[in-house]
Amino acid sequence: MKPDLRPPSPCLRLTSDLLQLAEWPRSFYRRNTVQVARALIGTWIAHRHHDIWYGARIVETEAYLGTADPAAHSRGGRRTARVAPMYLDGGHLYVFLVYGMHYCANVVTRGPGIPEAVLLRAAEGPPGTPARLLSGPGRLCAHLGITTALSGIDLLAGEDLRLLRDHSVRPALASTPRIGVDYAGEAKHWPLRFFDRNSPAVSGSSRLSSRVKTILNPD
DNA sequence: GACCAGATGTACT
DNA sequence: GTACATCTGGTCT
Repeated sequence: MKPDLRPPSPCLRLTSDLLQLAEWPRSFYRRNTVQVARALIGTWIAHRHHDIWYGARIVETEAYLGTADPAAHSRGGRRTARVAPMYLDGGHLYVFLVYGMHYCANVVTRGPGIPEAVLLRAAEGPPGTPARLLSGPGRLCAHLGITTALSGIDLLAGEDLRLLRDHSVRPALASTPRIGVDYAGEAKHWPLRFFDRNSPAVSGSSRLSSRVKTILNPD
């Protein structure tokens, strides 16, 4: 049974100037998943609720590389009702419930039948938003009002969820292994987590840890 | 920083 | 039926 949509936090209401930003085209999402995960840092995620737009700037992502990635829900070609949205065309949304309590939002990449995706781990709200409000995938969904009711929607179909490109800020891109995938054997070491080193919203203290590799030439 | 409880859908036997 | 999960918040050291 699908849960109801939940209202976003009022402090995430977007100003009209941000809503002028252009959406990413389909071709953006169909690219290599690592490229998309990196390029989504700095992108705004916008959610319309009762005709009002709320949103935040993405500052942390993780790439999940499909059937050959032991950390991905689609590992080994798994194709259950829950993960079905991962098999859609790039530019769709995949949302799942984890630990019985928390929702996690992913952006589907590549083409139809190739189940890869980018997990949205953290974001920064508009100016004045508490720094840690969206720090973590569960918090991000909770405060943006994202539930599995939105799993499978097309971000480019003019629906209530959109991703808006913003070139006004240049992120200080860095990478580490992914969080919470200790079960994934060798893949738990793959450096597929990306974040803006300058953002206070990035989860934990890992932002400054020695495991962090700064990416000098983003994209 | 480490450890732990919490709540329940999902995958698999 | 049963074990586990792309997490979070609280407590203790």
